[in-house]
Amino acid sequence: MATIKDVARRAQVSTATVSYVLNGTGVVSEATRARVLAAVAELGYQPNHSARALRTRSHTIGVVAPGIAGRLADPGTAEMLAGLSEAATAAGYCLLIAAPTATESEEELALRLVRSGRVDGLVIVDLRRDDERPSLLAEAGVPMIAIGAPTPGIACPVVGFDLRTGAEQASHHLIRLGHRRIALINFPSDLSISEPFYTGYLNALHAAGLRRDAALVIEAGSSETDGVAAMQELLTLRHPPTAVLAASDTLAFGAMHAIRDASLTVGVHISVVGCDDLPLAAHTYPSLTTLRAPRRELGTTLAHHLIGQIERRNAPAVTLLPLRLIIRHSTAAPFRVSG
Amino acid sequence: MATIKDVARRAQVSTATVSYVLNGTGVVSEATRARVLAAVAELGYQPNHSARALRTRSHTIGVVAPGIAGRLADPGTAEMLAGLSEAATAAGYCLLIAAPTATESEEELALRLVRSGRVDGLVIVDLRRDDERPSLLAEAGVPMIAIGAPTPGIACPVVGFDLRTGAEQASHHLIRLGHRRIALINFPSDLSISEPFYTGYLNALHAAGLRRDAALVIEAGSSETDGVAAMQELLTLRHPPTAVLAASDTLAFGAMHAIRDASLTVGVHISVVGCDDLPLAAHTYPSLTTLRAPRRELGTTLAHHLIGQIERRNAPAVTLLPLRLIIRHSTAAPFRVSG
DNA sequence: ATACTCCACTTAATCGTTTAACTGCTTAAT
DNA sequence: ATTAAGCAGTTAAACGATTAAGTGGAGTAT
Repeated sequence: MATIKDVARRAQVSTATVSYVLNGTGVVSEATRARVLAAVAELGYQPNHSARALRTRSHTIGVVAPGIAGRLADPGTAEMLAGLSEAATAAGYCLLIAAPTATESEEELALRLVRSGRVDGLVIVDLRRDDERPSLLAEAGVPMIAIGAPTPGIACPVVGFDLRTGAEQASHHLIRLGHRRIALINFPSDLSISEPFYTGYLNALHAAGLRRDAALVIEAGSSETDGVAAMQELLTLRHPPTAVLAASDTLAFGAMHAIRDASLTVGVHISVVGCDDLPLAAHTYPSLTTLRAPRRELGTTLAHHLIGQIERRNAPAVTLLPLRLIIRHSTAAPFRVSG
Repeated sequence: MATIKDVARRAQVSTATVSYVLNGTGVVSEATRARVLAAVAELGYQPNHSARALRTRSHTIGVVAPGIAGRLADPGTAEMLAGLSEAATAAGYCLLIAAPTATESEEELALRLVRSGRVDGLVIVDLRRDDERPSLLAEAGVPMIAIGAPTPGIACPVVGFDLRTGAEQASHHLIRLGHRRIALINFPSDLSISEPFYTGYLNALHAAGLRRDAALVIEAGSSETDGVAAMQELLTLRHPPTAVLAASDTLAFGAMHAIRDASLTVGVHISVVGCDDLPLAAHTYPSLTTLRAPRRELGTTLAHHLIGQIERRNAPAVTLLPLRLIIRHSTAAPFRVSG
């Protein structure tokens, strides 16, 4: 592989001049610049990344997700990664994906990436309510940005969706259809995003003068199976809900499944609303009313904010991207046995 | 950040000794080793990755997918990446994800990553029938491995699924149910994987003494919309098929959608088989009979083969992972109008 | 004529590792 | 007694860039 020395020799200049030409730093005459660029082209020269990184920055963004093995497989995460990768590459950065293993926890891994200078910044996936990652990484002085909701006590720039407004909108949609007993299948409360979603749901109930029923609020996991279990629990109630708001499409799919298994019909006996708008939401039967989350935009926003922090050391504010309610066939007016 | 010099000073040895201890190369007394390790722990020292990579290897695997932005969002790809990332990390490697941009094609990007020493090896996603990437990269002398099917004329180690046997099995399942007019919605023929899938389908027809009908074989894209279009085309035939084999679950979902839109019932009027077994295949209505592809295992196999190539310079053979037919409710005996 | 400023470069130090080659010292073999 | 081998280190030269400081010559102001 050609090095900067080979280029310098061929262009009859010093390596410094080559570097100045390539980086646009320093003053170089037009003739010399042309000779250098010709030599670069002829040799197919590419600056060695390690050597450059040793003097400057790694130009790499790290992504370490909690059990990324699982999260990576999540279609939402994938879409976000696509946006992140796209925006990062456009800005001259690469994405480094590392998975925690049996011998190295997520936190250790993140710290190792930072300490070894492998990454210039980190994306914290799924910020938790009392997450130790931001403070751990802050000690190392590395730029970072979290995905989730702003959380009291955690000083870390955050990008996420406006779940509060979204949940409010979705709940309002159900209320307007005539529902009075609306259940919430939420993420576990240790995730930062569970709180705003709950708040939005409550706000809508209050605005409509409805009383909150604790039995109708379920804290679930994030898999489809968790959605099934949550819905089954709701169906055993003496007064089951006539509508369900789920914090993700995946949970909603689980709920739909459980409803069908109980010989009830989604969109007739029980309305269901999800959140994400996964490609499949439009193609389940019935199709799912859901809050569309701009996951790709989430990725690009993360990249821009993080790179801004790395290069200009400016701390970005909290950014919440808006959700949009997509009304399909899983929601309808409540079912009445007679009349 | 602590460097090897800081550690050496604290342990009262030379930097060489520190390096020998940390890498397990060279002979060091037990006492000295202990002092060095203590110093490492006290300083929280992590070797600088760029400096190390400058002398040795980058310990990084690159993934550049064709329009990875799109592919990354594919649930199958995501699952594969999870496996890849897991196995790579366990072997001390990281995953670098880069996306081609408007100004830099996939091939240019891959070559840049290699020439700049940023990656030790590359995963070629979705090998095409006359793919130029392997020969381009072979010139650069970089280890690589492709995802897809072995293809004549392309000298590149490959890991993929045994689509021929899989398609054969799936077709056989439909034939055994009594179907005689079985359609194939295949990937575009420029993908390496389309050929074995087609071959498997043909083999099964031949084995059952059925004649192949060219009108029943459709070359589609890979999105759900492509599946819809393909199925609509099949439904306009004078003798539409009674069963459809799709090369992916996503195509199958599209086909199911088109069938429903034509007021027919999947699993009654027309049987559908997919390939992948995405999480949602079990939860569509009706649930989808499909070939389960071990995508996570695909990722780990890729990692092992590629790292073997990087570290031991041994060229792995072609590896095909077996598919397993999961029978659900989208397939049944052909519908008979009378009797 | 002298001093100063530009210009367009070059020189050489530096980043933090790895590793071949060397250095004393002790012990074993001839 | 001499040579050889082994041990446990150290020294210093890479690896391939970046960049502060230096250089020599032309042009300009005093």
